[in-house]
Amino acid sequence: MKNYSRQREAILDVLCSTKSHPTAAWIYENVRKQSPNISLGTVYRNLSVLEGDGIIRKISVGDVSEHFDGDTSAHSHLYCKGCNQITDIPFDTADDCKKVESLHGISVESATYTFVGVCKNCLGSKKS
Amino acid sequence: MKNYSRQREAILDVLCSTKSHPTAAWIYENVRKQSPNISLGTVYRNLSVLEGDGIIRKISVGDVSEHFDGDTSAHSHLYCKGCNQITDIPFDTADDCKKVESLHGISVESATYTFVGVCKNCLGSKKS
DNA sequence: AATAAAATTAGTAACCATTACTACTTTTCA
DNA sequence: TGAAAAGTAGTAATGGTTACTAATTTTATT
Repeated sequence: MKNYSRQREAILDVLCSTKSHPTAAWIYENVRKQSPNISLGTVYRNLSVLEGDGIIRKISVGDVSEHFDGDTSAHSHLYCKGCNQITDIPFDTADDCKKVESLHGISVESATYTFVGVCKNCLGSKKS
Repeated sequence: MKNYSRQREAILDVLCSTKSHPTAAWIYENVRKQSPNISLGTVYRNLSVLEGDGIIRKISVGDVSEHFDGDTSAHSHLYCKGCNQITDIPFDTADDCKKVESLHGISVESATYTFVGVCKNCLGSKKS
């Protein structure tokens, strides 16, 4: 484990303590509770560093902003059109990566699977 | 087939005539060759309309900008870290969608699979 | 065809997520 | 101990995208 700065640890803590796949702004607001003087730029920079180190993942769902995930284990995501929330789907991508690699003569490092639909919660509380 | 405006048709033509998964800016530049007075806002608005109609797809790869794809058939993408280009991978997602749906009690409308790695071209011309 | 309503557009301004920059502080390590 | 390296707060700048407006084009109705 690398030696991270206090701010970087705080950011990582906040991100890893939620399953909500938050944006940088949300992380910033929550890190401020313990580090009131942290700046938004620091959050962005460290998220970028942590992503580069493979400690966290960035998730792009076509939203207005990027989302982050402190869980780097192989899993997929559901982007719910009802509540606009991202939830985990325990769907592994490793086998597909290998398959695609050998089939197409490319080098695959990772894969991002995003299912778009309606989550359990929103299906249950449907209006129509 | 809906009755689309001249501009919308031009945008769709440009997008469907390439396999490069371009950005709105690229589409704008190329549509201008046949419609010099079209505005960037019109491109964005129509891409959004076309996406809503399910005629085109929006692709988010974590890039600085969104990409678009005129091919809505079930396939996946490779985002190459060498050339930063998006290429098609004929990897279908339909079965997985059904599997995930029944397994987790959710409603899945579509899926986006993005493999990240190095494309054939870049592998061939490797320096190191 | 005539005309009113609806849709679309060009052009521009505003928005806002993200990045860049700078002076300063903290950490590292010889 | 002290100099180099890394990190930070604060702020300015960037740039992709959206919103707005007056004008134009299309559609529908008579």
